[in-house]
Amino acid sequence: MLYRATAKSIPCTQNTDREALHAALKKIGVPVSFHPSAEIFGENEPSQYVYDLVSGAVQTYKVLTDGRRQIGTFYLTGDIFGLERSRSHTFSAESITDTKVIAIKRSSLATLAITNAKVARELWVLTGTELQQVNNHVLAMVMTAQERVVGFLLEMARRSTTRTEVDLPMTRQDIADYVGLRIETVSRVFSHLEAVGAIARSTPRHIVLRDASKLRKFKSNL
Amino acid sequence: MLYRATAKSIPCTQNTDREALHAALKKIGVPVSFHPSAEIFGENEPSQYVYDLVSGAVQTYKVLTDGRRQIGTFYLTGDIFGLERSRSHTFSAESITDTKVIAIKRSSLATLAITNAKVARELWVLTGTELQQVNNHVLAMVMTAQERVVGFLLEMARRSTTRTEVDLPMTRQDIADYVGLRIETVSRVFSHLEAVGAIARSTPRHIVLRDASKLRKFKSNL
DNA sequence: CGTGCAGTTGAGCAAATTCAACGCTTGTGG
DNA sequence: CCACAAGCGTTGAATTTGCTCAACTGCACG
Repeated sequence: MLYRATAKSIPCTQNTDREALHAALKKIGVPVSFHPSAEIFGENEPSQYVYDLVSGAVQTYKVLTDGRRQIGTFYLTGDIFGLERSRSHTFSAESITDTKVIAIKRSSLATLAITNAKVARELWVLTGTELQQVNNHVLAMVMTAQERVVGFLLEMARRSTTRTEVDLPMTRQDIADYVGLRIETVSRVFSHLEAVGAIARSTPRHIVLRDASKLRKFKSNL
Repeated sequence: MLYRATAKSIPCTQNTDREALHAALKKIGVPVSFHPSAEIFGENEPSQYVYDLVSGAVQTYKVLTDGRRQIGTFYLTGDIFGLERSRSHTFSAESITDTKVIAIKRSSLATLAITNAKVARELWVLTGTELQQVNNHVLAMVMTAQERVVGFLLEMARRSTTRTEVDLPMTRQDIADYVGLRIETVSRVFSHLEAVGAIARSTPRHIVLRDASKLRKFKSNL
C-alpha cells in the first residue's frame, strides 16, 4: 500500500517521515473494515485507539441539542485520526464510504513514541496541523456561502490526486454540516458555479474544476 | 503573584501542576510590559518566545484580504500563549490593556521540558486545551447572533473570578471580530439582554449577570 | 469647548433560511 | 420487467436574520 503525501505544506517535515510513521503504525496496529455510516467511535467514549486511514473516508461530528449536526473534519486516505490528548473523544467518528483503517492502541503508540523520536515528533506535527486546520475552519465560518463552498471544493481538490477533479464521498448534507450552511444553499452554490462555467458535474458527486482561477476569485480571502 | 486556576475542567491534571509550570516559567523567563494595542508578535514572524500572561489581556488575530479581522483567542491572566508547533506564528498577538507577561525563550522551554516531565506534560495539556477551545469556536460560529454573544459572555464569566460579574477588557469591535458578527449586532444583543433583565450594565464594559439561568436558555445548544 | 472614539439605535436591504414541490436514481417487491 | 417507494439532490417563493448605512449619545482628552 502506497500512501499519498498529505503534509507537503509543512516544510520542516519530510514526506519520508510521514511514510515512516505509516509503516511503523502498520506493524503495531490491526486492520479493521467499516461499512458506510458505521460508528468508529462515539463522543465522550474513552479514546483507546488511533486510526490510520488506509482507504475510504471518515468524518468526525457533534450533534447539537437542537438536532443540528456539526462536522469537525473529513479524513481521507493517508490521514490519521482519533489522536487526542484527552481521555475521551470530543467528537464522534463515522465512516462515509466503505473504509479500511489500521487501528493502533494508544498504549502501543505511546511505547513506540518513546523508542522512536521521529515518530514522536511526527505525532506532534500531526496535532499541530490539526490545530491549524481547525483555525482555518473558524475563518471559513465568517465567509459568505459561496466562499465557504468554494473553499471546501478547493480544499478537497488539493487533497485529491488529480487536483482538478474531485470525487466527493460525502452527501450534500455532510458538506452543509461542515461549512455551516443549509443543504439547499450548498446546492444552489454548486448550480451557480456550474452555470458560470467554474465547475462541471457529471454526477452530483463528481466535480470537475473547469476554471480554477475563476473559482479562486470567488474565494479571494485569507 | 498568585495564578488563577484555569484548567479546572481537566480532571487528569491538578491545578498544582499548572502552578508549578507558572513557577518554573517565572524562573527561566524575563518580565516584559506592553501598553494597550501593542504588537507582541506578528503573523508569520518566527515564534521565538512563549508568553505567560501575568496581568492584563491579550488577543490573537488575523486580518483577511477584505480588511476584516478575525480574532482567534482572548487570553487573560494566568493563560499561556504563543506556544506553537510551527516555526512561525499563524496569528498576530496584541495587548488589549496594559499587560505584563513573562517571556520564555522557546529553547529554554525545550530544555526545561526535557528535564521536567511534569512541565512537558502540562505543555501538552495546554495545546490540547487550545485545540478543544478552537473546536468550540467553530461550533459557536453556526449559532445565532444571540447565542454567540451569550456564549461569549458566559465564557468570560466562567473565566472571571466572581463568575457573575464581567469586566470586559476588549471593545465591541473586538467581540464582534471574535464571534463573527457586526459591531451593531453585538450591541443590539447586549441591549436586548439588558431589556429582558438577563444582564445589567453600569458601564458598557462592566456586565453583571443578573439571571444566569435565563442567559443560559438563550444558549441552549451543545 | 470642540474633536474623536466607543457605543447605541433606527430604517432599509441583502443574504441565507424555511417551506414546498419536483426530478433523478436506486433498490425492492409484485 | 415494471411499479413504486425512498433517498438524494435541485429549484422556486416567501420569510427571517443579520448587515449596511446613517444618525446620534456620552465620555475622555487636548
